[in-house]
Amino acid sequence: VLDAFIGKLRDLGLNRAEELQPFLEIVKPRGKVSRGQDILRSDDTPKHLIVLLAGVSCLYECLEDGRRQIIAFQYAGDLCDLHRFTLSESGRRLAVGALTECSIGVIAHKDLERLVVEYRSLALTLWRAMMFEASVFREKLAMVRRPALERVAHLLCEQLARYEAVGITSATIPLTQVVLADAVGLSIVHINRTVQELRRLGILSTKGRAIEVVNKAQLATLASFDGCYLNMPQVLSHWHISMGPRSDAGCAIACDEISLAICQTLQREERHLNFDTGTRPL
Amino acid sequence: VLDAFIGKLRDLGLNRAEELQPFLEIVKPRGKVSRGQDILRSDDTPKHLIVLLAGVSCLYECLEDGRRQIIAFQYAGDLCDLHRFTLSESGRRLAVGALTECSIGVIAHKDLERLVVEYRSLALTLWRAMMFEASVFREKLAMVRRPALERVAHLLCEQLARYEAVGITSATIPLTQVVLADAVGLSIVHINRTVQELRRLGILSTKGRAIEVVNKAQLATLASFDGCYLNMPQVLSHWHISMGPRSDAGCAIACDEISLAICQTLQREERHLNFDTGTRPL
DNA sequence: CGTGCTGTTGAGGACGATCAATGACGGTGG
DNA sequence: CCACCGTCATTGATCGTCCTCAACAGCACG
Repeated sequence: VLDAFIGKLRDLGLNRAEELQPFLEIVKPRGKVSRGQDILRSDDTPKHLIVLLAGVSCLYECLEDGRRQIIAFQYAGDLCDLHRFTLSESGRRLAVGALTECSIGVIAHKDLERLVVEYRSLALTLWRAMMFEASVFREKLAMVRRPALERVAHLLCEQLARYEAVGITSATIPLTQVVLADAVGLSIVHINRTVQELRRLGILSTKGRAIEVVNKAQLATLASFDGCYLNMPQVLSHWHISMGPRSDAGCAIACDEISLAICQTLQREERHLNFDTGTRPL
Repeated sequence: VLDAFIGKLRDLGLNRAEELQPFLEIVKPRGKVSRGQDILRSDDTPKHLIVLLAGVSCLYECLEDGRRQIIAFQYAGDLCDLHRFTLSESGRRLAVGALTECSIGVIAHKDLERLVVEYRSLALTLWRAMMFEASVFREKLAMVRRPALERVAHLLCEQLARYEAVGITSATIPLTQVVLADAVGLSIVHINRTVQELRRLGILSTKGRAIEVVNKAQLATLASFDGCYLNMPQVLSHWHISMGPRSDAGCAIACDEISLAICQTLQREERHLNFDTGTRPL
């Protein structure tokens, strides 16, 4: 259940069992949210941090004309509303929506504050999580000038890369064209034509209405997808992208003592929750 | 000299003199960078964190076609390349350029790492700084759908608000139209026509080539500028925008003992540096 | 078997890009 | 002091991308 979350935290440098465990213990399961529903409304008061345990969700902003602009995608293990912690007014108009069926957990702000004070490296870990998010934002901002075809291609590359990061190797992207439109900021009609263009180029499957990548290499080339900004060494190797050694910055001592303590936590939680993966396409 | 930096840190919740002082002490002056020069190239190895002591700079990404996409603006007191700290590959293609004459200081990563471990609230402060940055990114992302006029108007609003935050009340924005184009992602020609439209609307001054806002209220209305994302209570009151009380999240104890220690630090540094403000337009 | 969402297609038009040329200004060097 | 140069601002004309407004087909769901 918490596998993806643990994996995420380890990637962020939270390696030590004695820090990981208390953090996992304050995660409370909160059930499921079905596709299309909001996981988080823009108006409710921030008392908890939301952890996405399974599924795909998106952070979006409501626009005046009723449409929405998707700011970022979130995958199993991601923290949905880290931006609302300790910074009062940021994200006032933001909401989080479920793009597939999602399993969520919550962490009370109070609990988190306590742990942040107690364990130094936790603040560093969450800081990194924030930096990662910002990294994705920057990349999206740099895409603004590019034409529709490259924008869409780039988005699909990011999807694939991040699926891989959470262990999903399927080449089928569980997003509708409407969602793509909201994400890249183009009209649905134009997205449709762009998707058809990608199919015509032999990059997407022509069978069925689902978006299935059949030529990943060509997709990456078209998008000139760099992917370094994702900071995921284990995944990026698949993309034939070189990465330097990670600078673990004096905090993340690489000790592999995840050990029994975590396994026990896992098993203990598992009996409580009984979540399925909830990542079924559409 | 360090006033803006201190102000920034205080806004971020680093209030206590005993934490502020050691942080200020590891800042080393590094001289000036003249307008148009790069403060930071995308290719140099991150060994230091750069602090903008005076002036305006921008974080930008080099595009393939030679142009640049400005991701964010930086003002006196901002940390220029926080994104390169502890996260290895993020911002590989990013650079920081001086938009006015800039005075910069540096903080060795080593020194910072040491302090982050020693003082708990420092990590929290820098984390907040990152969240603030991300907040600005999100806002820019949400602007993508809007037409040119609103995009430009919104950018100008942000400029004014952030100038105020560092104590500059001038309504003249020290940016060229070329910079505006790089920032909002439109062609220079179209920026020019948009600026003329803003002048025609009585929002910008028609005298001279400088961009001078004469009707701030109308500008804010046109841009539907919310500004909450900036998290700057003291400034936003001018913009007639309500803000709730800041949640100081268990760390930032509001003690006003900035006191002698800081003043002494200031004076000590001042004798070393002798920087001027360097915020002359163009 | 409707109802609703998604995907698909066409026509027309708006917004913004590109190309090209000019004027204004500041700085530099003769 | 003036000629020269580079940057910035400005303008016109043309063109392309993408939007909007339709209308309709397929599929899922009740």
